[in-house]
Amino acid sequence: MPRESALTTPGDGNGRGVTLEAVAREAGVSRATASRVLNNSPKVSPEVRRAVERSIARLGYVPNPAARSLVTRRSDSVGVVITEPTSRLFNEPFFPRLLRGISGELAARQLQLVLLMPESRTDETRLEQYLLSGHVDGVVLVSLHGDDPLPGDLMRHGIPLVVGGRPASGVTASYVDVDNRDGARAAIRHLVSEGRRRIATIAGPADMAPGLDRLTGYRDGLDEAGQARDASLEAIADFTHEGGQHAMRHLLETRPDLDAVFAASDVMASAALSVLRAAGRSVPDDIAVVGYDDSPLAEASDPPLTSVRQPIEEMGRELVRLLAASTERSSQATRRVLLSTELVIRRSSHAGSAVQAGRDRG
Amino acid sequence: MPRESALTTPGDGNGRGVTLEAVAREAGVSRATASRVLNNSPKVSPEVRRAVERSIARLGYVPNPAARSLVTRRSDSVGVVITEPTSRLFNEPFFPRLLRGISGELAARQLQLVLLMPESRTDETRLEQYLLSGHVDGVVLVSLHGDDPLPGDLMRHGIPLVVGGRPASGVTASYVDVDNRDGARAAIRHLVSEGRRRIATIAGPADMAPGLDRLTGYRDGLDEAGQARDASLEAIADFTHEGGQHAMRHLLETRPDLDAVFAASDVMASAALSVLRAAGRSVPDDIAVVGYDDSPLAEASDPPLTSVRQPIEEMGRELVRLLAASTERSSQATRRVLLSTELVIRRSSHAGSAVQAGRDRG
DNA sequence: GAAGGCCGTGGAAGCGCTCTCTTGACACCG
DNA sequence: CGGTGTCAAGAGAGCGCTTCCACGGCCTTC
Repeated sequence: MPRESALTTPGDGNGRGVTLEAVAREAGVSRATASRVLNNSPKVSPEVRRAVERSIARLGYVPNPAARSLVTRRSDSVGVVITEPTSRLFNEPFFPRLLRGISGELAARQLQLVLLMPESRTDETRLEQYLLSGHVDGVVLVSLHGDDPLPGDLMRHGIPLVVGGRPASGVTASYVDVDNRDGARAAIRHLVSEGRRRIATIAGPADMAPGLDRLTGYRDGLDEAGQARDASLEAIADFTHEGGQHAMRHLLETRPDLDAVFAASDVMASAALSVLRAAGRSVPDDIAVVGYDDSPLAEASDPPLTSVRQPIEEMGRELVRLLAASTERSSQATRRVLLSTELVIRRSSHAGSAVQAGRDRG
Repeated sequence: MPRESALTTPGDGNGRGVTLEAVAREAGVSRATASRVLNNSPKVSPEVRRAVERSIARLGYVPNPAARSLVTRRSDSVGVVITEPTSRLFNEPFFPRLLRGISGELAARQLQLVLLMPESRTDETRLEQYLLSGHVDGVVLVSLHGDDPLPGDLMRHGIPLVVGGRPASGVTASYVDVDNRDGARAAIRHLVSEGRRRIATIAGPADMAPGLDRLTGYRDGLDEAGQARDASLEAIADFTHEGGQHAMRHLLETRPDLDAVFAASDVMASAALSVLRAAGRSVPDDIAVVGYDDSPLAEASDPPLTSVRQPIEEMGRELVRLLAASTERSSQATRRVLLSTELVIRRSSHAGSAVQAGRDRG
């Protein structure tokens, strides 16, 4: 058992090319034992373990992941597939926050994040090949569009899978979603409590789950308060700035008497704000406005927007937890997790006061 | 050479567990030959190649990446390290756009993207271990903070490396950056051509490269136009909304005569907008405002902000190209790429007209 | 005091692939 | 007609690791 070899650079030696064999030799044990230390098997005596650990440090040994993966049949990494259309990707901090959540939880489990953003059909074919080839131990799918064959194919091949955002009906995978319906309901409840009586909504398109759910929540809220619903108070837009402006103008024409607007996104709420200002309506005195997402826009708007904040990071973390659960104990049970939202009240809905946001971003 | 085996599910057979050995047997050739087909070596006769390809399809064979990687000593994946502080991550679509650019270019090269977002010191230690262990063939580092030891360590170990955003002096790695200085200069040139004569700036902190470069560009622009610089026209903020508001109020107090403001970010420009409105100054009639980043905020502001648009996707693509170049021909030469910006003119700086953005996002 | 059990360790197989080296078939040349 | 070059194909080693199995030493137990 050599104490200090002049031939081996201590500490930060390059490590590349140093094999477990070399470590074992240095420590005067067999490769099997060295491997046991690496995988901290309980059946290694303390002295031997220490010796091996010293050799590892001395030689700067780093295990070869390919060799390990070849025999264990695990890759210790998970694929995160983002098929989100560009618009949503770029207009809110949804994407970075989600990735941060996922990344943090994966890191805690010593798993790696392989990011996959297919942009074309060709990409999607390759993607499937990739996921099926054992490159990853599991897959996180973010908001797939309805007819995507991917989840089905993955499940058929027995690859653990979780979906972020409620998947199209027919997909039986586990998923995590934000409680859009309840978020919208809370927004309406707030407007009602502020004394608003003719609450309109700028909704998202009905073929997108969040659009639909938030509209449903809006109606729930009115029912709850005993306010009559009215189709003339509902305008459908497409989550864009222009769509929001158009919808707001339309609402002002058909229902000039409205005293509040709940928009299904901050982008649309902010668009509504500019239309209202141009029309000479004051916010929040004449009309209260509430957005959704609590994006940077909400804070930057004038007046700052009351908005529904979603626990996006938490969604990422929960996705990983769910995936890990289905990997570890190969429980086939599909699970659904619904995360609750939080209403952040700002000036756009709260007459005559300078409300602080109550929480800072980050 | 069996034509059709009843034992093997054709087409979508699970593929897991099917080895190259099995393919070779099915095709009646040796494993070596099958491998040659896989790596399309030229020294395989057309008939044999076809036979092997048929067997691959029939068995649904997918190569085992670990086995391949073990012998080739390549991983065919690159690590993308994001150490960006949360603020910038979340306030602009910088991050998704960059990743999309990187992802697209990697896909074209059949490389995988391993995303690494260390959040703590511990994470960073593990990160380094990971990168040095041969998990990745190269590394893209996004905007590292000055004293990060990572680039040095990576270079010392001979791991190909490129940096996004100008790195701290001392780091000799190749990098891609956006021409912040020129972008700011173009903004000033525009304001001058609009007839503005007392142009102020809300600059970023001097210890951040973009902050510094944009301030320098602002000064360049004034020099170019023969307008005198004046320290009382320069306010330093921290890229936040609050910072922007504060700076704008300060400028209004000390230089009530200013007729234009160039802010180093849309967030700060938007904040300036709300302060100006509260002060009863009209934009753009009294005061023109220009932002930076062309974020969604620019379009949503009222009036919409003229802003400097950066080619973020292109930056991502260029990073990958640079990395690939340094991997393929192991050229040690460090290279610097500076990408040029584009000024998107909107109403906030263009008196008496309803300018269209000229380009849509996405 | 011999038989059995336990526990730490080593030997060795083998994961699925690539690639060097060798072989065999065939054509061409002197 | 033997020698040589060319080219497709096969044999086999080996990448670095995990893990099954066997083994030897020591402590119990009757």
